[in-house]
Amino acid sequence: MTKPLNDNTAEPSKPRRRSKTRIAHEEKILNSAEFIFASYGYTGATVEKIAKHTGISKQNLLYYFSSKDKLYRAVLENILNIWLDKLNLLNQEGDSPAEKLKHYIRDKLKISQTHPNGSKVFANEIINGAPHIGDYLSNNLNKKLQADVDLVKQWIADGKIDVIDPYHLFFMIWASTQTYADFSTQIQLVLNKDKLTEQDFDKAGDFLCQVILKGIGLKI
Amino acid sequence: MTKPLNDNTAEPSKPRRRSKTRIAHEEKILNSAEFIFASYGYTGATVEKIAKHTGISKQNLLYYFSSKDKLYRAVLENILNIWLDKLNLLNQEGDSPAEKLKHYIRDKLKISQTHPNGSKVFANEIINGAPHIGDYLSNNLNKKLQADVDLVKQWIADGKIDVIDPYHLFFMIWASTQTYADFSTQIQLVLNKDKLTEQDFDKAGDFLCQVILKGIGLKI
DNA sequence: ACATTACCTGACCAAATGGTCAATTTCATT
DNA sequence: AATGAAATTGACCATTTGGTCAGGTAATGT
Repeated sequence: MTKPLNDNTAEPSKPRRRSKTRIAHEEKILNSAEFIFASYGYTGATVEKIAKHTGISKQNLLYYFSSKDKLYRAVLENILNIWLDKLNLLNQEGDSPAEKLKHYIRDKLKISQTHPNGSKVFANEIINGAPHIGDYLSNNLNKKLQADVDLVKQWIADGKIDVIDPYHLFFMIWASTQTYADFSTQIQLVLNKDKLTEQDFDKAGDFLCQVILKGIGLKI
Repeated sequence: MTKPLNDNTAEPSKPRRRSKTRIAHEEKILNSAEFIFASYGYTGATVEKIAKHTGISKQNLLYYFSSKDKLYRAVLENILNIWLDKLNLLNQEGDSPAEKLKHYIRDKLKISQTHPNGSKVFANEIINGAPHIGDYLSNNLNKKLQADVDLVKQWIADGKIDVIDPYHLFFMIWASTQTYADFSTQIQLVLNKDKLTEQDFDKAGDFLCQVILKGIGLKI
């Protein structure tokens, strides 16, 4: 886990202990918020919409999250932690570069599959210039990524893969895995489907592993 | 050119001929709008902000584009036409699959470089479920893409490239080229740069061509 | 049973925002 | 110079929206 994006701790007016109802409600609110923020963007999403989707009143929502901004940050924090926790290529199962990369790609793809809305919120935030989480990202992304880049450089030095730019490799993997969440509308339109199925994601995973691994000079 | 997204023609109250000032102002407004929409999303962008960025008053802007929605559609139409016009793999220069693909990839990347804001607006729109241009996209995307998909299938049948899913190949190319526009914030952060340079894009192009071509079984 | 705390709602407000409209100024054409 | 159209602006408005607050209800621990 990475360090928190906002300090929920220092909430003077909030109850001391997190009760059962509070935990349950916060969970439901966060899910709704993820969906609404993903569908309308930060400004387009209204507290009212999120509350309605959760099944509670606006004021009640504001009782749990004292402002739209705080709620938004909480949503972002959720997805960012998931995203950054899976950032480690190093810690992936397997010994060979091929195995590690395959796991990495499939892990990233899995996030697109299981957290499409969170991914969209994150994408929106980045596209808009990361106005809310710029600092947080600066502090955490590079640090974690460096180890992975070094690993890839080592693979290159050892002649295990072709000479390529590690950074662009990661950009490519991130983009081509996240696209199945962020651009699902477009993909569904092309594939003529209402929803991407388990098989679609498997197929995408197979494709990406095949092409990327072979593309950087690995046997499969 | 693809058919228009909205009919600017049927504007009863608008002047008959497009005067010099009108053309110039519309151009400047569209540019500003692209930037503001890219930075704030549809709802977050305000007519006031766009007007200020253009250097005119809000009411004056509304004289040229009678509503925020119309302006937004005009921006989208611009970028979509650019995007869809470059969609043809078939019409790319060169005879060999390798040559055609290389041009295709570099063309797409060029759009990211020259129209980053348009790309971002488009991305935002798709991420949010394409609420404004869903129909337009349904009508134009698949039709144009089909020819490209058929071509790739032919390459596979002829044994020129590996057996892969053509659709996922395009998803990958689109994602990994557009990411240099849409996620430029993140990329700049990782590369520790204020702005992506010509060299960065060249490097990205080289990388993508190398990995994708080799990845689908083409010699380079 | 009682008090304290958590939870929830109705009424309300100030600011922001998309858009209108009448009036005025600028411009091009004759 | 006159004239009609184009361009621009000031004043204004209705709606939306994030957020407040006082007061009421349900839980919970003692």
